[in-house]
Amino acid sequence: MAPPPPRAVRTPPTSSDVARAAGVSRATVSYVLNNTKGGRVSEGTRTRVREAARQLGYVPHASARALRSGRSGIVLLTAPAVTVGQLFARAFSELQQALSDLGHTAVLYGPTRTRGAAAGRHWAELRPDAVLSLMDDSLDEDAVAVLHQAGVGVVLGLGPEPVAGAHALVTDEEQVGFCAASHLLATGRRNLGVIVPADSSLRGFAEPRLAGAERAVRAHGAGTVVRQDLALDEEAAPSWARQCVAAGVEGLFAYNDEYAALAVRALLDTGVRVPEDIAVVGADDLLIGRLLRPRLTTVRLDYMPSREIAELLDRLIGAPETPPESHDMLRARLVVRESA
Amino acid sequence: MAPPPPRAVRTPPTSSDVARAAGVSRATVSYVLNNTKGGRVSEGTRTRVREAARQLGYVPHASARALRSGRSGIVLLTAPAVTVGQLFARAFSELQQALSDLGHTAVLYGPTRTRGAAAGRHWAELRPDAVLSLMDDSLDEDAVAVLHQAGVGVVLGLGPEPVAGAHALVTDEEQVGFCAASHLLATGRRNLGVIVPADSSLRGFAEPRLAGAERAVRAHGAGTVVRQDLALDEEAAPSWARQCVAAGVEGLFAYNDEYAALAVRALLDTGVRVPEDIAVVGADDLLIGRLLRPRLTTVRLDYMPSREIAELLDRLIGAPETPPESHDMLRARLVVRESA
DNA sequence: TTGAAAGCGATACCAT
DNA sequence: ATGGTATCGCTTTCAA
Repeated sequence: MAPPPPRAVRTPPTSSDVARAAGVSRATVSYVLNNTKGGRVSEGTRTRVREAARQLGYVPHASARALRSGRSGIVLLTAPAVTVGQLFARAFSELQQALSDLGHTAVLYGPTRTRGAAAGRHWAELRPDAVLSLMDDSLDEDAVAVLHQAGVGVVLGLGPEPVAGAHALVTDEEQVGFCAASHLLATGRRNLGVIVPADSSLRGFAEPRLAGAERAVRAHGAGTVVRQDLALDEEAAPSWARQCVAAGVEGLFAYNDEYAALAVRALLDTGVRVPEDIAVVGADDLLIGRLLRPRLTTVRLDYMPSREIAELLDRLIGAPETPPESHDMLRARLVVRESA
Repeated sequence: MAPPPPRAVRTPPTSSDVARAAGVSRATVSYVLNNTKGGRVSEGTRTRVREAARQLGYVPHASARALRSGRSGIVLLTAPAVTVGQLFARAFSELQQALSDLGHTAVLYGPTRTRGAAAGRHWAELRPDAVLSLMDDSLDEDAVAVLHQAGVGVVLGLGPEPVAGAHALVTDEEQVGFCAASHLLATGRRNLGVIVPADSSLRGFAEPRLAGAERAVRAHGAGTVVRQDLALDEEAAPSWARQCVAAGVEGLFAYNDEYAALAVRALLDTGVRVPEDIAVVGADDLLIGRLLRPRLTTVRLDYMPSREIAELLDRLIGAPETPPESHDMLRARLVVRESA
């Protein structure tokens, strides 16, 4: 039986220790362990070094490496509290994988209490090779400036609006509202309600979706849009539903399928028929939409695959001087089911 | 109008630059910027230094600091692909906040392709002050050994089982199944079905919940448990429902509310009455459970608050020699609604 | 094929 | 009240 593993060790082995154990210099250790091109080191030495490293349980010190080489190898992801969840979850681990396949270390830095320049300062301390902000409105022009000033070469903002000075992956949420409202209008609904989540951290998504619905009405030349604030909360729903009926709403676009589910539930409980009296469209094609009756008509979003995002980052890290560019990263598509 | 922010700068300002600009030494800069106790520096100098730092857009270099001081200030969170989502989401950002309030930098390192010692090596490269693995079975005894060997003083595993050598926050999921099944048995159901998600990454949660149900049956002295594998997928549900009826199931524990929702839906569509013919209990008290009709009876979990976890980590970081201890971190509570 | 040595940026002890 | 300086662990010329 092996002895119990040591508790934390006072002085972890360094490359010098490995060098000593293998009877070579630190330089050689570095060459071997990093597989430096050129095959400058003999096969025998290589094995001796590797064996010594294994024996000692040597793990290179990322900070030291970063300090010396000038590259941390880190891609910093930032996200606001709200984002973490649902679609984001999957996207994050895919991204992580994809970046790791390209030799980068993805690290998620959650919501900071600070924003703008102050947040930028926090991020910059790690000297990442790139910063990718995911729907994080903490990233503004000042933050970008701070990052650049601190030598961070690549800043990519993924969100509804490009940020000055940074590359952008634009999520044009406005399409979603446009798509949903167009469908409602096309099926004869005029008086439209649009649910806007009370949760203010969702505003960045909600406002554009609302704006898209308004654009659809303008484009259609007839109809109205009434904004309806609603909390994702069973208590708030019944009174909302009554008010909705009173307002004479004929078609409802509910921000996403979760809000749509809550809304439909409340509407049904009030005696309204869906879709006969009020047609409802959700968004994001969540599972819940297929479980409810009537099944939710929804707007599905196709995102740019994580691998492509990772490749874009990789390319930019390789050419940090590239002037900021914008790419569209999503496309909305209506999925008609039963609720509208 | 200000000039456009510079694109990435070749040589970011260092503390030497600040020192030069302020006409002091690097040592003084360090004292001022870190608010080193003792008030050893005059007020005038302090302001000059701070002003210079601001002007230059100076941001300290975390790697350099870590290298010199021996503390990275980083608490590394690790999580498997699946975890990221739902409850975890909130927990993560709360933890991040709580740790940040205590002066640590929380960083999430997503799922690695590797596990065990290899994963440990990856984590150890950053020389975090602590590693907190969240439901991540990549953390095993070997990984802990690697981390210790590399000088990482604190390793805390949050999950169903303690890991040898590491501190543990035990999530006893077994309680959930026990609690659910006990309720079903108490209401006269004998022939119990337990849904186990087909998604293998959920196994770590699912198996204990199943085991808990089995224990309840043994404790009750009567009844049977039939394991039912089900994918979270509308297609798979109908045939499952028929088979469930054929098996004569009277009470169903459905892993969580999402699976319960899917199951109830399929059962109702098959003509089964819930709860009259089959009683259903979910878990996790998700929103969807309150939206469905009948409303789902569920098992709610109370987790240890993020702040307490953060405080525990903080304490351990301050006293890395503390021998590994285990804490229970959740308590299950039945919430009776309409489905059982 | 290998080694010596110069830093990367910041901290903290020891002088002054 | 401030400055000089050794040092953290590693990479990378330049010599040998």
